[in-house]
Amino acid sequence: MIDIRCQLYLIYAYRKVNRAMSADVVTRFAPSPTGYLHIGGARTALFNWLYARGRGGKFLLRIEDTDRARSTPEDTAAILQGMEWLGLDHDGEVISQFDRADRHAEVANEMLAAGKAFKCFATQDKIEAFREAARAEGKSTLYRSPWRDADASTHPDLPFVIRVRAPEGGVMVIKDEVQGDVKIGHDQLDDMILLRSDGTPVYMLAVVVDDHDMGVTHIIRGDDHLSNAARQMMVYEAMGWDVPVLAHIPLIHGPDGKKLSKRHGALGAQEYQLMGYPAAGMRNYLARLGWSHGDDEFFSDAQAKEWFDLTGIGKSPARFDTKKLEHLCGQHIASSKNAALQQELLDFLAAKGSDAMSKDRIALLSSGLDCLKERAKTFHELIEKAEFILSDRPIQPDEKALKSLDSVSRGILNALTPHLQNVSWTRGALEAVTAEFAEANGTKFSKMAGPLRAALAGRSATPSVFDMLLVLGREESLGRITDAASENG
RNA sequence: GGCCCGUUCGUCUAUCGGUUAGGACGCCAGGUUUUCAACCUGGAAAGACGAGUUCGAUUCUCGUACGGGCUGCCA
Repeated sequence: MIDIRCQLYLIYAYRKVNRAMSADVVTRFAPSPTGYLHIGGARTALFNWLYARGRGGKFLLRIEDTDRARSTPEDTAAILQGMEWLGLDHDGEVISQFDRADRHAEVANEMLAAGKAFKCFATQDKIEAFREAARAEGKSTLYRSPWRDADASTHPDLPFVIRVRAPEGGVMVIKDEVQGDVKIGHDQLDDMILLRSDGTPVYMLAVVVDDHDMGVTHIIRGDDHLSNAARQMMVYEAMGWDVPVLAHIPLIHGPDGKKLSKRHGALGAQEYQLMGYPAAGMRNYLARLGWSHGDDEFFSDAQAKEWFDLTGIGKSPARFDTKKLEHLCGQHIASSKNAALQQELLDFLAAKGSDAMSKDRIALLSSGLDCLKERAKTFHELIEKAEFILSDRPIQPDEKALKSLDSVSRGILNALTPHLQNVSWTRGALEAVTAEFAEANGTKFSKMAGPLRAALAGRSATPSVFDMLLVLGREESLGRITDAASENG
């Protein structure tokens, strides 16, 4: 007897603990496939991902494709690709909202049967005329259908939509973790359409049904949905469903403070990838945009997951700042492990459509990473600075480099060559032999650095001369120096 | 038009009634240096405006201005 009681209690306690650990947090990202994954959407996805991942919960992905005219498979693919690049992995299958149309209709009909919704036979022309008139008079354009209380016996045999019966009197309170309690009068709510005249569901119904069916516990989305939340609340109330925790986050604005739009340039996640920003830097920057954890600026994914919370989200819109993004990206590149960095670099090159590199070249690049990664803010810059590794002999010097290869300099390079032939190829030895050579020839290393840079890289701005010598090795280095020294200027 | 939300250095933000209003990016000056970066030190730089509450407001309330969102058989 006691045993059974104990067991029951243990089960009870276990469930309680489980709940306390919020093991059942479920968030979702629900973009509509009517364009690429823009930066605002990416941040919304990131917030949901961080919240779930930081709590051992689930992060779901749903494509809101109920608008057949505007939804395209290409856009869905672009969104998926963007998420993949950003490393925002979701749990379970990608859910298509369109595929669930029957279930949405089922709910609408349930509401109809319960008297929470009604059939409306008003034509679109009539409604438009009503709105036109209301606008002209400066009155509210909210539509309350004359059919909301009509008896079924008076229903004509005509096409109809199903509308929700908006409540009268009183106020709707949206409890929002970011915005606080937002009160909206019931008189601000219209008899919104649930099912179109062709029987297809409308977004406002579909989100609520899907979020409920998917067990979503926390809705984190753009605050452009804040007003919509009040309307969606009508469905929750009609169905007697629990309302998830709501968090409406401010939108991201462009550098000019205006709403982010195509005017502001490349905005798809893909574009940022192509510009060479590492995904980790992007995540860090985006997380920090509109959310803060004290003075922490540069942090890892693990820290972000641990720290991220709804209470740290600000209420005002943030502007996108490329400079700070770059700074953070530079930090992430510099602190990357070489192996991971190399892979990301190759992925970047592949995304750009560059030709695949040979194994030897990749190995060379990999050995150059230590001296390269601390000087690049983007992969683009890193590749740029790695040019000395990626070029083949004979090196074509650019204009500036050519200037440091005058006859005097070529003479110096010529004279230096034998000294490099037998020296042991280590930084210490190389530094010593060049210093000796400089002194013996009455010059300074700083005078020799330019010509050496030009010979080794064909450029005037490069990594350290010694770094390049070490990465390239004796044979290649001497080859390049000989090339440059013997060239006819 | 109606309803809702927002407003701290140029930008992202800290502050949860009492601070010389802190940090970061960027900018400027200096340092280091083998070029470019990186790095180090220092500096300039903010509470939209107006009332009210209070012994005391960046912080609470109201108004104004400005910005944003919603107001679709779009999502």
